[in-house]
Amino acid sequence: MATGRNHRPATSRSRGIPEATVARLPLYLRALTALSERSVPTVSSEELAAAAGVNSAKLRKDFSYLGSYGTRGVGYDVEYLVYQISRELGLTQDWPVVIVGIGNLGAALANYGGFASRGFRVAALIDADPSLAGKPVAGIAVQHTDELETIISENGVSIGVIATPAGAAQQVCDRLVAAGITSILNFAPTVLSVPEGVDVRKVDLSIELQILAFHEQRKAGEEPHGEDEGAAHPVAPPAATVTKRPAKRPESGPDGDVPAVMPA
Amino acid sequence: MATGRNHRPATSRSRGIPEATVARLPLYLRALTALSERSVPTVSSEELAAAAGVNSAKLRKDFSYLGSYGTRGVGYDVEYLVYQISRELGLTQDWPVVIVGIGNLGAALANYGGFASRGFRVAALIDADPSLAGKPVAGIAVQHTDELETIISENGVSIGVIATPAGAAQQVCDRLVAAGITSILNFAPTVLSVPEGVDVRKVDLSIELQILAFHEQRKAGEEPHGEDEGAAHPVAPPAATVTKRPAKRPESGPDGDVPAVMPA
DNA sequence: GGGTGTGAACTAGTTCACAGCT
DNA sequence: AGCTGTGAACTAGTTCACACCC
Repeated sequence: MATGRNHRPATSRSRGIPEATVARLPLYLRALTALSERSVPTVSSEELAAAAGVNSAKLRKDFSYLGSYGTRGVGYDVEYLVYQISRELGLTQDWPVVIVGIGNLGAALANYGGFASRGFRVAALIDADPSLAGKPVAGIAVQHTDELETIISENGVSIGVIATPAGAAQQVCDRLVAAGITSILNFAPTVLSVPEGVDVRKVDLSIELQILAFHEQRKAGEEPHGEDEGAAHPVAPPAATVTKRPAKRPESGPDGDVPAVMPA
Repeated sequence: MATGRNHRPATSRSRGIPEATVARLPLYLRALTALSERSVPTVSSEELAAAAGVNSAKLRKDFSYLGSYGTRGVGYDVEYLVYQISRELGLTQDWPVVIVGIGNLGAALANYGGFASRGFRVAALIDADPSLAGKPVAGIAVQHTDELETIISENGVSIGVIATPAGAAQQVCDRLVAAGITSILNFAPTVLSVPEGVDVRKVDLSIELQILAFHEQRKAGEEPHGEDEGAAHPVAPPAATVTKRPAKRPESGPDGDVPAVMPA
């Protein structure tokens, strides 16, 4: 998951959309866009909620923070809502974006269609490898890191995407920030430190997988799906690793100490 | 952002780690692994929290759900904590994973180092394009979708990654589930519907960018950074789109109705 | 009838602050 | 003295349930 920072740091102001709601607006927008393409004129909260994968009470509450855009007894006007949510998210304007680090992931991002269709325009691709410079990726010539500051100021870019290896990320981040970037989407597996006023959101591919593994682990033993072969060989604890652990929790077994698997 | 589903649907059970805590464990693990590589023997909650980008009270509370693994007056033993968190996340076992959809993103995922180092093994790459079949990506030959069921059952795979276009995702999902997969990481921009007992987490690249745009939008006007040229041309509302909007909120202006930009 | 909008009740998550161990 | 572990206080987010309007 990604995390925002720095927003109304605990003030109890009235007008200001909850962060959780903001995070769902793109979801609603996607569902609404699909309906719009099928020329559906109106939706009920129930239908739209199903399409967006949330429950309807939450959806109605979310929309209530934006204003009263529905019609009682009828539902929501699809086109109107698309426009209102787009405006709220700031997608009625054009956002130039730079992607730094054109490896596999950077290239995938450059090719990703979901950006352009939502007002994000890839203004430049930047990489430190001189042999990449000039090579086109997704129809855009890659530029060298030396140009970073120029590119950003000349194009008025305020959003940067970091897809470099972890080791380079903080340095790239510092340069982006110094050049005037105020929002960063970070794919590198590092915690970036940024000055006040700069937003960072992170996407870590392996974190999501680890969360799945956590839940997957507790399923073992409950519903042995198909052949449970291969699904659960608890590997012996890495003996080399556990060398110096302090003698804690003396009342528990020496190794197992399985944390209450909650047997249904 | 990604969302889990289906976990202890509101029961007030005592032992069971909060979802928010689970989502942070991989973060702690990453920070701890870095310390471990530098042979740091112990950390305080303060230091580790800084490295993971959270505050120390939260970290201590999180760890308290796992057990009492620290030493008062001293801190936490790095190696021991690495082991405990790994075990809790289920990373002491090996998780075979299949990736379906070997486009740019699928290829990037196949090449991503962060999986292998955490117990995830890419067991197979699967794509519907017959011309890809046999081609190696990240050292693994791509296999055709026809083989999907066989691959999964023969390798005892329980985690699947979907990186197909949106249109194909639900169909792929259904086949994965039918074949015995119980955890899915979905990169396709669609809401997947799955039966009870199957976990889905989603990563939508454009959602994160939209959330950044939302916050970026409210910065405009406060701190006009550098030349604010290009950063804020509010585009005229798409007139064609707004045709049939019901006459709502009669007391507000016809078009603007800017939602309280909160001028500091 | 049907479906929105929203206070009120509840649940989850965070932060505080300090007792208690080393 | 220093730092963990954790109740208690607080804040954010979700769900309920129903008044209200079309």
